[in-house]
Amino acid sequence: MATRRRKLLRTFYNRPTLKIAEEIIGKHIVYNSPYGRMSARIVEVEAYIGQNDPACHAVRGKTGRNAVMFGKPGFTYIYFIYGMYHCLNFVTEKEGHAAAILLRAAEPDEGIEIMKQNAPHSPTRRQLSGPGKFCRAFGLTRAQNGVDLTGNEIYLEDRCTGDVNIIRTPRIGINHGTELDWRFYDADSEAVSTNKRK
DNA sequence: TGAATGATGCGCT
DNA sequence: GCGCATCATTCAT
Repeated sequence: MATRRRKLLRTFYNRPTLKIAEEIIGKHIVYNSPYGRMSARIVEVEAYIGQNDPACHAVRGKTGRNAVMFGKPGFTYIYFIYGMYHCLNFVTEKEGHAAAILLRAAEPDEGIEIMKQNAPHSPTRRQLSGPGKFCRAFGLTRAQNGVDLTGNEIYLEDRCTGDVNIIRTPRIGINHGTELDWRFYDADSEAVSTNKRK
């Protein structure tokens, strides 16, 4: 059957972050890169929400790095970390409310050859199984920070692929806010970042 | 199979 | 200067 594809609009991002985080699992991310089109099915995300979240970059107010999080929803927030990796976020909530969703893992779909060129030594199945690995394989850097997700370069698509078995756990790699179950992932996916399944 | 660690640059105190 | 929303490699059990 023909797959119905619907690009997600500003109204999708202009809502409570936790609701979006839950719904975004199973959606597809599309990147029309200079080297060709890539896409992947999102299987793992984390929510970072505003001034009350001790793990959110915006907790100490607006800075040059996190400014885009304070702006309108539906834009990319990409930051550089640990001297060699980038992480991709989607800005959520209304303008002035700093919040975002971190994309942690996805399943490769279109453009797998491009991903392999960007990161030759990972098996395809786990090519995007971590936030740093995702950005490396997609070739995303701070050059793509602040891109409008309602444009044609980077956007999300709803392909109506059916129900997803979603699990909630604490977020990974942080020292504060670990009591919050703000990590969401697809229990049936082989591509989640930590491969503890049992 | 899991814990420890080095690589590496930048933003913020 | 220090710590960081990471990853791959090395070492221990």
